[in-house]
Amino acid sequence: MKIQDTLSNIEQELDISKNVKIYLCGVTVYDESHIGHARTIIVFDVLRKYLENKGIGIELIQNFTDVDDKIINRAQAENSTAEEISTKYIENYFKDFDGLNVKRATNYPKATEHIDDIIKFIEKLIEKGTAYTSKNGVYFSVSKFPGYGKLSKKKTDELQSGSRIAVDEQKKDPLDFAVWKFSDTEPTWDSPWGKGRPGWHIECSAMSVKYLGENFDIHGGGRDLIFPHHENEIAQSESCTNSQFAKIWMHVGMVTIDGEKMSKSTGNVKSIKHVLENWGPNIIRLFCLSGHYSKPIDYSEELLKENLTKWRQVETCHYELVHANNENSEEITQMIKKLGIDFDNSLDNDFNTHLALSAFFQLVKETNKLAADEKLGKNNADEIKKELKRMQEILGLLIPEITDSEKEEIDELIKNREEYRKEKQFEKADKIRDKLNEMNIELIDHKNRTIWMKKERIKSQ
RNA sequence: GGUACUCUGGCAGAACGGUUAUGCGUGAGCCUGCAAAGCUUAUACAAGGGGGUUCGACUCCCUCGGGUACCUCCA
Repeated sequence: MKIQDTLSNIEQELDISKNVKIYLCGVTVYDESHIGHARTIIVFDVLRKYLENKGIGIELIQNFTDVDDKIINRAQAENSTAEEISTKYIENYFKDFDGLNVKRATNYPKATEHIDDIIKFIEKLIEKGTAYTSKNGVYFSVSKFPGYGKLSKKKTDELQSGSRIAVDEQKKDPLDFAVWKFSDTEPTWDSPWGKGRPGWHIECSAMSVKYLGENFDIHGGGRDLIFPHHENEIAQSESCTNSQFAKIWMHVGMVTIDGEKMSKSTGNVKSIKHVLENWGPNIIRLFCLSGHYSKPIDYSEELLKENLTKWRQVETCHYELVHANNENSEEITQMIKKLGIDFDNSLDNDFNTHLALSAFFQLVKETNKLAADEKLGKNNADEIKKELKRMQEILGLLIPEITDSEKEEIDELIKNREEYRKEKQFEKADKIRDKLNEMNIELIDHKNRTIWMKKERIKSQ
């Protein structure tokens, strides 16, 4: 599998001979998560599910930044504590992402629970002479790390001249960034240098090394983290360990609205909760995977609606397979195999989920075609089900479950309807159909049989 | 201002030098008691503008222009 690496700017082969170790920058827990967060995390969710499907072990570490100015500000505004705020939004996070059918990461380390590791990390940096203490805190000395700027392709002299940061005269160099900030505002921790809290970038360096070792396979996050966050992580980590940090840097493009980045400051955010209520997890996932992960995607109701149409096709396909009982069977082994290979090849080639989805929908379409032609035999159905299920699991698409008692009720109603139809009592027959519709059961009248499907309830329809 | 990315049919979106996929939408048809769903089929001057390299360019190079992101916290 090849993945485009932001650092080298070429496609790098992912080493799958052993467990694949992934560090994904998570969210700062001071507010609700939005669709932009969802996209990044869904992309990595599909990546890990794909690799797991191949039998490859995955270690996925995703942090929570739970100490940060924004959290503290929010706590003050709400007359609460930072811990209460972060706890609340971590709970909120899991609610959102469980709802999106995202598999839990191996571990979700929090910055506040790794203060010791962070302090040890800083101590090493100071020992090596790449960090220094000043009146306001401990700073990383950018000039001590010759590779600074290699990820974001920025030159340090240009950064300085274009810098709009208010210069802190305590810093030796305006580019230096804090790894420890002195502060008396809670939360604070004692450190060898003074009471305070860690800077933002240091937590990821410390925790990734702790959980994944000095060199791991993939470091991911949104494109907006390239600078300064990831650039600074590289500087800290490589200064500390003297070895290459992540092997592949994988960055996910932004979700935009009307071409503008979705962000809190712009105020154009769509919260996961809101979109989930209106569209459900499957459509959101299809939407997030509809373009190449590295490119931006524009959020719009139209695109969600398009994905709703596609999702209905998947549901139809699913139930055609469930109800398949035709005697005829076509020779379809080759077709299934080919689409399965197309699917995998697409993902192997820089994780092209759009093309993988094409293969998936082709299989859906082929199935529906067979069903329409009354050629979907039971053997065919079993064969297709297996591959379709594999793809669905990787993509994280879920067909709503149905209980046995529901089934019995539906079958009974359909039987009644059939009798009315035979007697040409269509009004009564239609009443039953309406009743089923209310239960979100849709009927499909084939030539000599009627099948049903349970449709996912989509509010925005 | 700097850096990176980007510009394909009504919309979305691929193919990283060799027939401009595919999906949505739209039109027509099949199926149906009627629907719905599904299927069939049709549809589109499609590559920002201008140069160049090449037998051949969406794909490479140059140039002009538009857009976005980052340069401050950001998935």
